[in-house]
Amino acid sequence: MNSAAPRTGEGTIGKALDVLDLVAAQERPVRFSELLALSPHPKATLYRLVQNLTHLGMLRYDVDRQTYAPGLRLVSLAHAAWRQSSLAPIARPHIDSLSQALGETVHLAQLDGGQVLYVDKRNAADPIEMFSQAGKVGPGYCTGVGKAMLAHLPDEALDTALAQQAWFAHTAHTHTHPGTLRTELAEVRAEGVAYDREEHEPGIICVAAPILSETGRAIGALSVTTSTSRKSLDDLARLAPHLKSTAHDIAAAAANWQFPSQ
Amino acid sequence: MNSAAPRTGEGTIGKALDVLDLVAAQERPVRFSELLALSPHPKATLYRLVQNLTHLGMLRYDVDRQTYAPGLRLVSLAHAAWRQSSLAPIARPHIDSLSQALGETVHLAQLDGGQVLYVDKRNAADPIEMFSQAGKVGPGYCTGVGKAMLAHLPDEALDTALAQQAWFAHTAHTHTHPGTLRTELAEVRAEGVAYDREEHEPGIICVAAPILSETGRAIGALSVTTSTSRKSLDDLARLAPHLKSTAHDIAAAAANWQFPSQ
DNA sequence: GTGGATGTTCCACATAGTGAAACCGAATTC
DNA sequence: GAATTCGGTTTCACTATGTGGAACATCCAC
Repeated sequence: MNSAAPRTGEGTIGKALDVLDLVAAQERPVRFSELLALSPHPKATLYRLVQNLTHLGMLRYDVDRQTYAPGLRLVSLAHAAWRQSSLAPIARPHIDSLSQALGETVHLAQLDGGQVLYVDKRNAADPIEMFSQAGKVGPGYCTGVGKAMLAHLPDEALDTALAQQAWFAHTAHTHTHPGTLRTELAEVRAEGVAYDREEHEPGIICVAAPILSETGRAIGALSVTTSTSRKSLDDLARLAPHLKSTAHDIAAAAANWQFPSQ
Repeated sequence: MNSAAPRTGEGTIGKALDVLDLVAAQERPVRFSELLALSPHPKATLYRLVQNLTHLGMLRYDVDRQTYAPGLRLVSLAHAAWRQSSLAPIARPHIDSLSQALGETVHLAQLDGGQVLYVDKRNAADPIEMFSQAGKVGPGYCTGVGKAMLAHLPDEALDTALAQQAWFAHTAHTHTHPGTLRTELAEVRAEGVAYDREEHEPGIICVAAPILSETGRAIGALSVTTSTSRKSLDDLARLAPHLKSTAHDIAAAAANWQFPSQ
């Protein structure tokens, strides 16, 4: 059960983007027939779609291997997107000093279609490799940053966001139902920080604070991530104030240099 | 004189991408009317296009300011593209140690539609920067990496690539004609490295070496960039062997873990 | 050879996108 | 406070564009 296409819209453009997503989702170059199997479109349609995308530089075709991979044109487009639509450029100095001060990995994320999109990451001195990198997406319902942002969503938006979650039990601690998550979100809202208690990856915990706009909307979140072998949840709780104040600083910086409401 | 749309293809998808490019090209959120002025499409058409893209998450609409900016969905797509289609993941350790050894800034670039696309950068001072610089595009005809790659292009591909250049005289040293560049490219091919002799920015010079596949095709290039105030061209020439050997190492690494021909 | 995979092309059909023009509403001007 | 302008949005007849079933072409493997 792949997480149903939530954004799949009508129109040719939507179909084209679905194909792009599909290619990107496989973590390696794919053959036409693989795509065909995964795609709802008939052969000829998919063929033209893929061919168009290739000519447009959005896909790269390897003649020898007969495989398709996401094209580099995307990278240059994303550059613009990252600079304009992400908090990263504004937040960078702040997360830099935060990670410096704490000696732990700091993530900056934003909500995109109910999913968490990591837009920047500052690695601690010794890089423990884990699931995350700028551009990577993660689930909203079982990550610290995800919950921090969901907690500050207007009711209606929260409903749609929750409907977009996979509710897959990554670990024994994962919320698998909107109900239980909702009650935690109330807590998060009250406390101002969210915790990931090994809900996504075993052994990985984090504290996250939302970055709130003047109107109280979450425009992003940042988190300090660590492993249970290094720190306990109580340790993280002690970092919360520091985290909150950094989040506040970023919010202020974002407000100054004009920023979107959603 | 914006550098004419070289890749502008037919089809609805092409149009949609043109719009994306347009939005990305402005370095700030744009209003509908601005786009309208820049776009060849009639009002209604552009409107639907923009609206579709917004619903698909490729553009972000700011209700208050009534402006459009590239959407974050691009960032996640690009992440996949960067990991699969760029040399960056493979080359990172090599450019790391190169920049470490030389204490200078190292760039990794690939050719995309005649333009140079920087896919990674290792700054002497600061550590990891993802899209901050990666994703940026530059001209092919007046950068070190550009010339290094152009020099190893098959004839036909070179012709089309040269046709896509702007030939704008950024400085007094810039090639403004295919002819003079072609003779330099022969030199570059013979020597194995290309120099940027303040052709793009005054005071900025670099040495670049192509990363060649087994078939002799340039799959990328890397460069050491510095300023005339820090180093001379002769200094850079002394770094060339080191640069070449790193380029060779990367090529080998790329060949091992299978890689595209073009 | 025959069978069964691939990837590519054809073509009648209608869906999906087009764009001139009308419409709306807010900010300006008279 | 009616009239004008200027953004942005909607309508609708038209047809260009994309659709997809099916036939075709290759390339193996047996």
